[in-house]
Amino acid sequence: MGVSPVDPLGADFAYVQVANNIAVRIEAGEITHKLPSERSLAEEYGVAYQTVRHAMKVLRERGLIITRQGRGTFVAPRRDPAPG
Amino acid sequence: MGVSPVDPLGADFAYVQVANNIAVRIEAGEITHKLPSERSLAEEYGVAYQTVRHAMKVLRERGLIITRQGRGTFVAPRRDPAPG
DNA sequence: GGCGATTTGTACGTATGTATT
DNA sequence: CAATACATACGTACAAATCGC
Repeated sequence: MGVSPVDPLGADFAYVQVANNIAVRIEAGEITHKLPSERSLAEEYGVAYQTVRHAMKVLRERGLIITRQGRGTFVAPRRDPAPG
Repeated sequence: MGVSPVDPLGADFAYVQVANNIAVRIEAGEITHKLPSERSLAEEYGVAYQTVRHAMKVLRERGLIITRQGRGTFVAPRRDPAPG
């Protein structure tokens, strides 16, 4: 498996497609710790760097990832949703 | 070939004339993938931007084109009409 | 501490569609 | 029909932070 390149004719915006795909990869356990760099993700998905930035912003706001300048982007530690 | 400029005295509204002409250009194979931008089409046809917008709306509702913000307008992939 | 490589952060210009006045 | 503001997208360049040597 890998990325599903962004579909220019898709219903969602490119940055939404990227965000959703990365979210799936995280929730599927395909990405467990460190994400690829934003620029390599841009190449993978065939979109511009700024589009990946936008997608990352969405995922940050979802609490799914944590970004640190100079270090990289990491999967956020999950809180147990329903411990009972 | 190219555009047939809109006739202000024509029987149809300007946006209908534009829509029909673009439809012909698509069905004739003159436009196969990406359409010119709405702004340049407005210049080509000598009409206002909003008139082209209106024409595009008609073509979208006909299922002839697909429009994506920030990317452009594309000829819709044709569904096979009668597969059996 | 310096230096280079890597990575995120910021800024700018251009193109395009969307929406409003 | 004209003008304006806005959102998305691409491309480029440079700055800032981090890490390994």
